[in-house]
Amino acid sequence: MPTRRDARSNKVTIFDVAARAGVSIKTVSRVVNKESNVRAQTRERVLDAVRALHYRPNAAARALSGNRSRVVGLVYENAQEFSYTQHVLNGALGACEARDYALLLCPTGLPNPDIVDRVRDFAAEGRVEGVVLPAPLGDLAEVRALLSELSIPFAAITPKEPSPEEINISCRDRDATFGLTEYLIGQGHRAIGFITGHPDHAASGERYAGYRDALRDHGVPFAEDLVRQGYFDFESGKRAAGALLELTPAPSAIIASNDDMAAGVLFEARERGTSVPGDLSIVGFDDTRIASRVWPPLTTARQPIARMAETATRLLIDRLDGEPARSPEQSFECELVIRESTARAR
Amino acid sequence: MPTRRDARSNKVTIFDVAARAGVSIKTVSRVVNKESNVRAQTRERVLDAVRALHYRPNAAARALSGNRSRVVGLVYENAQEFSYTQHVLNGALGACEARDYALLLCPTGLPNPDIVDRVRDFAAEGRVEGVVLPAPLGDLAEVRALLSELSIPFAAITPKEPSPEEINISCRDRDATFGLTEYLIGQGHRAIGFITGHPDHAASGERYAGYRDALRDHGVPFAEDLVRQGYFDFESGKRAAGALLELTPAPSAIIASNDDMAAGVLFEARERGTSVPGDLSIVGFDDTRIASRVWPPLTTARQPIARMAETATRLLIDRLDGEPARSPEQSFECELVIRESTARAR
DNA sequence: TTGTAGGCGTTATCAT
DNA sequence: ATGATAACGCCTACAA
Repeated sequence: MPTRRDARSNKVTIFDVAARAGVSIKTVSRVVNKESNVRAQTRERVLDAVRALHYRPNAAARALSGNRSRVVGLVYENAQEFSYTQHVLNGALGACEARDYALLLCPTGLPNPDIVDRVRDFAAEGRVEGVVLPAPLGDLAEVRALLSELSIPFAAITPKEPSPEEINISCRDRDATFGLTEYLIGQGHRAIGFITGHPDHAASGERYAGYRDALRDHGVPFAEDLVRQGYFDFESGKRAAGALLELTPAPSAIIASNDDMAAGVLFEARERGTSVPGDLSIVGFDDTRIASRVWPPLTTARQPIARMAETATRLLIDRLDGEPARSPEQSFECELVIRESTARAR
Repeated sequence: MPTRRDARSNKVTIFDVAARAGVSIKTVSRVVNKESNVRAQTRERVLDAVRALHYRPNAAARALSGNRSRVVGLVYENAQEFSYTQHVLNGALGACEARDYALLLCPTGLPNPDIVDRVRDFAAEGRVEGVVLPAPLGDLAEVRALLSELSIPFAAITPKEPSPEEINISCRDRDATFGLTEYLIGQGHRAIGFITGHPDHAASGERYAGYRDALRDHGVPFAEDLVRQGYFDFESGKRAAGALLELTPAPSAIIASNDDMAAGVLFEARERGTSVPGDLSIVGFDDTRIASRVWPPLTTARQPIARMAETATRLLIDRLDGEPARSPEQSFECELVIRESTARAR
């Protein structure tokens, strides 16, 4: 196997196709790019040649010449847990595939003082035409400012109102935790613990607010002790649960701001011999894979992460392709999923 | 004298740098690419200009001209479970980052009659210089043949001997299941169920072979009934466990060929009220995240997936960069991880 | 409807 | 050690 690709070996260029089809390279270009003004018969001949030669336009040449790389970047936080990112990735890839774009990854650690430099390095090489910023990257004003300065369009996924200027996709986090909390209250729970998400995520505040709203609306007294800081990872959920279960009296239910933490709560309960849902009801958020694989499976709010990422990416590509800005659904509902980790308080 | 160009765009090119430094573009190129034969003083002047102008070489132009895109592709099976791929992704990204390469993704469904076309579409655009093929893609002879035909170097991750020609990374699957089985036998188990992996994965056969080896070496009779087909996903593990637990007598232990399936076994046991590890010991493979998050956490064999992917990618990049082929560790050990899902037979 | 000429920004070749 | 110039493969403009 050659170490480097030989420029002349088996690379089929537009000239080869043109020669075989007996037309000029421009005509081939027209056909390949689905432009009009090509006679059907000519088009067929060109397409035959394309197929026969397995011709694929060279991406670098296209990018250089047309200033269009057909690549979008996904800058994401490479966190402990991959559950959220997994769905984002699939959604973004789905949109890219549908529009014949490629996806380039830029994992970042957070918090990171060099985040702006990192994104600049990623974006300024001209490889990517646009960037998708899932939570919490879309929350970083400096990153948004940088991309604006570089004139690189982006689509963020975070709780925020979309504007005509900026593409933003969100879901109703607040309504969802409101619903979850209300459900628990309806089940007779009064001492409901809450584990917050990472403070750098805008969604964390929203979810907490929904919990507070529900308590207030239903006249359930709020107790500061029942709220613990988490960071969206299993371990932090487990730790927070440990602290909550030390309280006297202990809460009869705990809401974790995502499923990974809820799994940690469940694990902690198991270690302590606390029965779930007998002595403790547990609620998660997201309905990622782990929610239905632990025992008992978790009651949670299903956030359509992949669809959100798919939409964000699609809107971004619309903009890159200069298509008229449609205004589709940009704020998604979450669906309550009741499973066996919750039961009536006793 | 450097040629002057139209400066209408805000993009900084090599000409701008050359003009500012008072040298030719070739000298700028030399400095930027760290070539030798540039006087230290000249180099400094150029670097000053680069910094002053925030010059970034255009990736498309580089790729077109030098035939070097500094991008590797990751073609992977977008399976139900993402546990394996997650680690592959992180490993590959780690290697890319270290060598200043970018990573482009190509998710594929499998089995897929169009897999060759898909890979061709991905590889023939010239975006990627090389390709990483984690299991089971590296098992597909047609894909390997295609890449050879296109003169695109690749690195596979699958049980197979590496050759000087082809880069291949593997781990000792067979030894690992041998060890797991032996451990269970040592714990007094005799009726040990086995759930195979997806038949299209070469690793599945290896793991099964290790199980058979251990039974044979320890004089434990083999029973066909105790072997069930799985597909590496949670559901198939759950189904297989359902069948195994219907047997009379039921096995006292079950080895699943990966953790996702083992989690399915555990779930099925819970649904049936079978106590784990009291009535049933469960063993997984991989030590992915789920193994330590279910209750009880799973005994398993830790496969260093990320390190394997990192190594594969690094060797690939070595080849792309024309570096001498080192022969590092290409077959990795798996480590037995004993957790609470297994206990002495009673 | 089809073709020709001239870049795009970089690296490679071959001078000096 | 440095520079002029020709690719690289495609797209945009403009011709025919």
